[in-house]
Amino acid sequence: MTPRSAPTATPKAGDPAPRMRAEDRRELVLRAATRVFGERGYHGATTDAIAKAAGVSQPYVVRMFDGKEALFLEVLGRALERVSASFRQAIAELPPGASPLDRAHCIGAAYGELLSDRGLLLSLMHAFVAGADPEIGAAARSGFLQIYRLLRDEAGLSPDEVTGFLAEGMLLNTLVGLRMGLEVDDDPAAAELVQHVAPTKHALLVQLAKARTV
Amino acid sequence: MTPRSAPTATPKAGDPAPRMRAEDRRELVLRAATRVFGERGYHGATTDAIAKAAGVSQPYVVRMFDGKEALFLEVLGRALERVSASFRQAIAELPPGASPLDRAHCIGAAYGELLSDRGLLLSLMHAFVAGADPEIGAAARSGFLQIYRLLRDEAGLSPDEVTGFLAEGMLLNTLVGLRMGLEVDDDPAAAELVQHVAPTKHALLVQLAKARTV
DNA sequence: CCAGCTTGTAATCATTCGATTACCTCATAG
DNA sequence: CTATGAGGTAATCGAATGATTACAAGCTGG
Repeated sequence: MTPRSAPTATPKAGDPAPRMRAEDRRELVLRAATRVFGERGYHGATTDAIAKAAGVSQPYVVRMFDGKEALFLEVLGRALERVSASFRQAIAELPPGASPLDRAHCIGAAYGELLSDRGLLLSLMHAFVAGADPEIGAAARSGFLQIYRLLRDEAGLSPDEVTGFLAEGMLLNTLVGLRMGLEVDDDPAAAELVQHVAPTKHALLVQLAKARTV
Repeated sequence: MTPRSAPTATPKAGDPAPRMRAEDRRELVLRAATRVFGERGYHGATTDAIAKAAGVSQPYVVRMFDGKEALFLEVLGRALERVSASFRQAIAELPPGASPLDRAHCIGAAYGELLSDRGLLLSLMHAFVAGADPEIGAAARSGFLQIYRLLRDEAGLSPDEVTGFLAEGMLLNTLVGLRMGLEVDDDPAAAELVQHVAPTKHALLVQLAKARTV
């Protein structure tokens, strides 16, 4: 019955407090929020669930980010930032004479890596269907267009190539959101679908689908 | 200035009651629910908003469908049904010797028509990112796979053709969800994007984006 | 040591929302 | 007429949730 310790991992409930610099704590909460928003969407996620996932109290989450909406906007901004950075890095590492198709393929690989950051792409998807919300919708549109321009101008893809790329990405995101990986063992059509959308990411999609967030 | 009638449209508030057969009322509520769920998602939509949109009282909505979740599942089922029916009709009307690309194009046109049913495709999208929910997720996965099989088996498309078709559809849905039509007047990139994703639906996307639900 | 800022929590509040209950009011059959 | 059942609402409830307030416990420089 050792009532002490367990300081590193899964944060204990109610207990006093592990101390930390505000900036680090902020990062921790943002990561937790990304996961929870990704799982349940903006309205479905509660500040309490986020707080529990981050191992802090609910009021702290609310005060630290000045409310739930501001927190979501911060999560959205971070997610867009990470996608942009990932694309830019892939572009910088492209071989000099790569064809548009090669370029799209390499950037797509970079996008695939983002899948492992649970919640990131799903938080984006939730923002993308929230266009009716004044604040979130505006931020989401702006972010989406920023990605579009990046692909067109910095990656040098034609508008048709960009839309083709984005379309594939949206389908991939949808499969993740659906947890389609849960069906691949039972339904041959699901296995075939996943195989054709993400040939190299089959296992990851299954793993993500089966993961539980807190 | 005929002050009478207008029985079909905007229902009055609080007032006694327009009478109707339960089955018709059910249809009315389902349509309203489709719009509201499409606008705000499952968690964001309230039974009260749906009731107001349908011109009935909130308890009636809840009792008629045995709760909000059952109502959403019904909306989801109807939406999938309509998509399937629309695709099947397009397939039936195909010229005999149509190439896979032609077939996909015709079915895509049918899909485009569904855009005018405000909320239908958006309710689907919201279901597609709700895979973490036990009930909704299962229904959404099943529905998505049903569409996949329809396109593969009844439309005779190859798995790659199907995924290409679905990818385009998901991007189109995302643009609708984003209300990207709001930006086409201010941002050339938005105009270009919409133009390349839905050349023939440009005006409709703008109109949908500016529409207000209730 | 202790003043003061930072990091955090417990307690609690006001709203909102889905659900329940009890009731009202038309239609129509006998 | 009136009994009966279907269509529909007003009133209200309990739980959940985002926010606020007040307070506790560490660090750190003088």
